[in-house]
Amino acid sequence: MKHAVTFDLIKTDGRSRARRGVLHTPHGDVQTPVFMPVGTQATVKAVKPEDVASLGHEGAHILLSNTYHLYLKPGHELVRKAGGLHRFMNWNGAILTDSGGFQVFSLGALRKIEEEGVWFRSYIDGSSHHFTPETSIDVQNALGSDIMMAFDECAPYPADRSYVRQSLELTTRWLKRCKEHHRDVERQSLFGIMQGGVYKDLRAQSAEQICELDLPGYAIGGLSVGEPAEIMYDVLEDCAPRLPADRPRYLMGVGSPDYIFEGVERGIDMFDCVLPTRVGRNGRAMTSEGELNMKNARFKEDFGPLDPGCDCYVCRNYSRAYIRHLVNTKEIFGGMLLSEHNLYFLVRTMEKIRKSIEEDRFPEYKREFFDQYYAPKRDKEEQ
RNA sequence: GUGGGUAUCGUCAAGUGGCCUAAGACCCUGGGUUGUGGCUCCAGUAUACGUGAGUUCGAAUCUCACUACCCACC
Repeated sequence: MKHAVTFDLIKTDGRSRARRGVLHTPHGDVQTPVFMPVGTQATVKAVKPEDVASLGHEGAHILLSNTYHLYLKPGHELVRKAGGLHRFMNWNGAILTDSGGFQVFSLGALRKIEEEGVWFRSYIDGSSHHFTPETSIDVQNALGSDIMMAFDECAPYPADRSYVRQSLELTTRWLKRCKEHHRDVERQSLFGIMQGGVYKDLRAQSAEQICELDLPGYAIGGLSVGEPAEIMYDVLEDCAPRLPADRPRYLMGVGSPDYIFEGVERGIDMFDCVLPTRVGRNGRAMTSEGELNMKNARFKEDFGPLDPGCDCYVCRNYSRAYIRHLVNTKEIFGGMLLSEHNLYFLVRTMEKIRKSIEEDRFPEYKREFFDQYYAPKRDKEEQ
């Protein structure tokens, strides 16, 4: 029995836990460490699939979509009829679907969590829905993603120990049910999710429980939910190595460039985040010299590219002044250009990270990146 | 020229004698956003009551004159 998704670890950095690997999926190989653009509603907001596919120098080969949102709209059976999510949204690369667990957390006011599953009300029309681990797998089977995430409970921060403990144990029981319910492992692979909040011993407990299930990949959930960065790094440092070295490790919902570098350094292979597209739609550009708020008056007559160090489509064809104009007039095209550029920036940065690991200079590249990306902001704050 | 109307931050616009050292929105300025309930959210700047004189304990609010603009008529 062959798993749909397998992982080859090519190399581990000598001076950190950074790893270089390849994820093999039914829809192509993915080089890791990788950043996965997020396409919640079967679309990476404001960016065409073909543009996503051509991000960076090597292209993006995997993106995220969402079980909860597609279940509500347009409905997973419709996506099945369309021939699956890949065909429905015209994306030929790999797709990872989040299970809906996070939505249970982020739409907290509308839910009720029980052993069997979760009751929640649709944010669209207020209707009541019952979601269980089995439901999540059924929906993800219908969507046909390459990687399915387990239905988990993401505890908030802060949360007391006993709550987090119960939450992680529930997540483990749900994971077993997900695995039990998922049949066609040659078509789709199920990843388990570690929980445990910021409590290292609970993380260890969670890791031990989920690793017993021998899954093709594992995620770290419940981080980057509001805790201070130092705490997250500290917890990550401790818990990432508890996941098997020969399986991909996915840090869910991360993130910003600093979080990504710190994650790679601690042995993470996969990241996803809405940040580049969301901040892009709201007028921000991620550049080699830090983040820029394109609404700022100083760009009014700046006819240079968004990022002088970038060779993306946007930087080759449009000026800061023009993009500022689009943002200020709330033109959709502004969000499109910034989303594409920001994704390109992150995807390209991951390519450079991979190369630096191959060439044994990841720590140096990390320092170099931070000096360029965060120095301008630091200087500004010190003034 | 005659009659009528309107004049409040950059813009639009509340307010019809004391709670107005003047609402709100937009604009402008800055910030936020991390498994997307976001073409979004938060914050900040502006000594703006057309001018002058009156009435009154007290006027953006009432009176008069002037000025500007708008609409009719000649």
